[in-house]
Amino acid sequence: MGVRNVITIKDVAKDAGVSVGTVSKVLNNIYVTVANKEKVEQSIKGLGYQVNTYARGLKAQRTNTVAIIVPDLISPFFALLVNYVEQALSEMNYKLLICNSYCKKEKEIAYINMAKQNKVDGLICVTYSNSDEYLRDDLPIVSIDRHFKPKVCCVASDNYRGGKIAAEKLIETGCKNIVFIRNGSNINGETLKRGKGFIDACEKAGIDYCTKEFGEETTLEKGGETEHKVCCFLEQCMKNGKFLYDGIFTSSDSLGQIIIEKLKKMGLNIPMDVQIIGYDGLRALNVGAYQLSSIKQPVKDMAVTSVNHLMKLINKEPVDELTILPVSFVDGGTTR
Amino acid sequence: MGVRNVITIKDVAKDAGVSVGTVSKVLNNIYVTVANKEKVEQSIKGLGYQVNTYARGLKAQRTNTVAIIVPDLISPFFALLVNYVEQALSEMNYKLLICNSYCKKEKEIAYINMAKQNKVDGLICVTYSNSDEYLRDDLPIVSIDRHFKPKVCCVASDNYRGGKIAAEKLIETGCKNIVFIRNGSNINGETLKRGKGFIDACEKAGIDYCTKEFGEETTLEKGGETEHKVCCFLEQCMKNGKFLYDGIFTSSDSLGQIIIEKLKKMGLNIPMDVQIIGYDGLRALNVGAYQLSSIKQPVKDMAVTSVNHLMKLINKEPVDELTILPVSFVDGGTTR
DNA sequence: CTGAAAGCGCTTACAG
DNA sequence: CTGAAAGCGCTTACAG
Repeated sequence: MGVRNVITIKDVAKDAGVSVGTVSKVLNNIYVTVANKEKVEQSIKGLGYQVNTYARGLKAQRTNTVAIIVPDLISPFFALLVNYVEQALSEMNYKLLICNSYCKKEKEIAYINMAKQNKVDGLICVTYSNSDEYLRDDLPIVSIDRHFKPKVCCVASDNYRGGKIAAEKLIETGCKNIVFIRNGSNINGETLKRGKGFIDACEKAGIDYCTKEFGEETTLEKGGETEHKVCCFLEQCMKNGKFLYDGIFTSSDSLGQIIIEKLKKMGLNIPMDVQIIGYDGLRALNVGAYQLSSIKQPVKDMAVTSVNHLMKLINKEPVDELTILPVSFVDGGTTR
Repeated sequence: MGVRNVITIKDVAKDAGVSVGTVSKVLNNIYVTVANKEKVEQSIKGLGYQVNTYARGLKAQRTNTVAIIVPDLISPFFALLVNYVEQALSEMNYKLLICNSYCKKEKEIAYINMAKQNKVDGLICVTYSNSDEYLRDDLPIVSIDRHFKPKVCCVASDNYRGGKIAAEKLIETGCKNIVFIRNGSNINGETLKRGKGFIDACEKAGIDYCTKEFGEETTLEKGGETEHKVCCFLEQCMKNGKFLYDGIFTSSDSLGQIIIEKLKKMGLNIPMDVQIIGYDGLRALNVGAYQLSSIKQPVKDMAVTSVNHLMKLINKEPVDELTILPVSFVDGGTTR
């Protein structure tokens, strides 16, 4: 496809008066004489040479590229996660390929295969399908929120504690009958612990509670199926002009937002009639106040930790199998 | 770095009993006999072969990878844009490298250089620095919202119309003294037309108006410098308990959000005392109602158009130099 | 139509 | 320490 006339390692070798092997060595920080090193570096600068990552990757089996699989970038939490992952990788001279799976198993597998074919050095993933069998032991991979088969490194927020804090907060502010509403995958992941923490706290306090589960659809969309189901459920919870619950904990801020808008439309006052706590801790447009009261995930810390772990795996160093990062309650005006 | 034992084109050639050239041909949809094609396809399936993009790229000067440069993924607008760009590219079997520039010129240039070195087939960029000189005529590139030097393909929303609609809406709902508040780059871009449209509409209506400009900081951050400056400005606009303006148009929803929160803290009622219209048309957490009244950009259409244009450029087909996509007003409760 | 061979830009043993 | 050479997995003229 046309000569693009790129400066190659040959050009700098000729310019510096050394062999390509020597140039390669200074490129890779392998010892050469100071004189040669200087000559080469000068030529590199003079010619504006940049190594061709793909040629290097072809031979060296490494591309300095990492892929991240997330459901989408519509959910602000994933967008923030990817943002900070890119930032951390960029500092280590790694590039980031973004793969939106839309929670489709085929897409997740396709991206995992890409990684297996040495197209990327490693993989960070937030997946919700059962694609364990497609992994391979020698593939550097860090999973967020989800347990793959044993030995796959996993990073998550303290979901159990988050659920517990949410329930405790609702109880402590006077709720008598609370509900945990969730949607998303049922795959063996850390996020399921949000419900466990919630239930344990309710049991301990001896309060009335229940849980309600919605579909696998993880990309909540305006006007989507899950929104519709959730709204129907909320309407059913209205008996004789009274809402069944005085406190709601949701599996994400997005789901919480949908619920808040529906309850308001139904004429309920938040937080006086019903209190709501979400999960994620997102700010309005990411710059304003907290959109709703929530359990805040340490998203930047999760991103940095994932990248650090992945780098260790790529370098064949040992890493902790599971890293749990602390969460905190944030007040967004939907609790009393 | 260790044998990863990947299936190569040689393996399928041997398995199918043909030469690697023949395999390559079926891979690239070049005609071979039906019998051979079938044999090869069977071997590919049987062995689970996938082409190595980098080896292919090395020879063919094409990597099926595109890079996108955006300031960050914290701004929901950019996150959505990247989301839809990835979606469109994925359908054409292209991969997407995400490059956050944080509006730093060095980073923008580094990413442009990467593209020039054939690491990617093309570039989609949302940049705000003056990096024209680093482009090259044979580099497929689509710019969003910004004019590079002549002949660089640009896609944008109808910024002029957006500004005009905003002013007209404010005037029509009774405002007597309105202001356009913006932040971000002053580089020759389409977004500057938001102010022009606003001003023209004000002039035409003969209404009092003014404009206020803040720093180059494009990544608005909670607690950041721009937020501070904006808040100081708003306080100064409060004279004897009365706010100077009854209508505000902002250069983005994010900036609008910051202003709304500050005005509320100052005890003003929105939209009764002051009406606000932003730009972007973002929904609460992307799933809820519009966060504020706004000029909605056709973000998905912008993404798809950019990808289509880029594909044409990669294939050396002609494209329109400038594509303007329509905007619309959306009511988010901050207007009357 | 098909195969053999050269070559894309690197890295890496291997001699020297 | 350095250079010559092989080879990473492909594609692409070139003969046949």
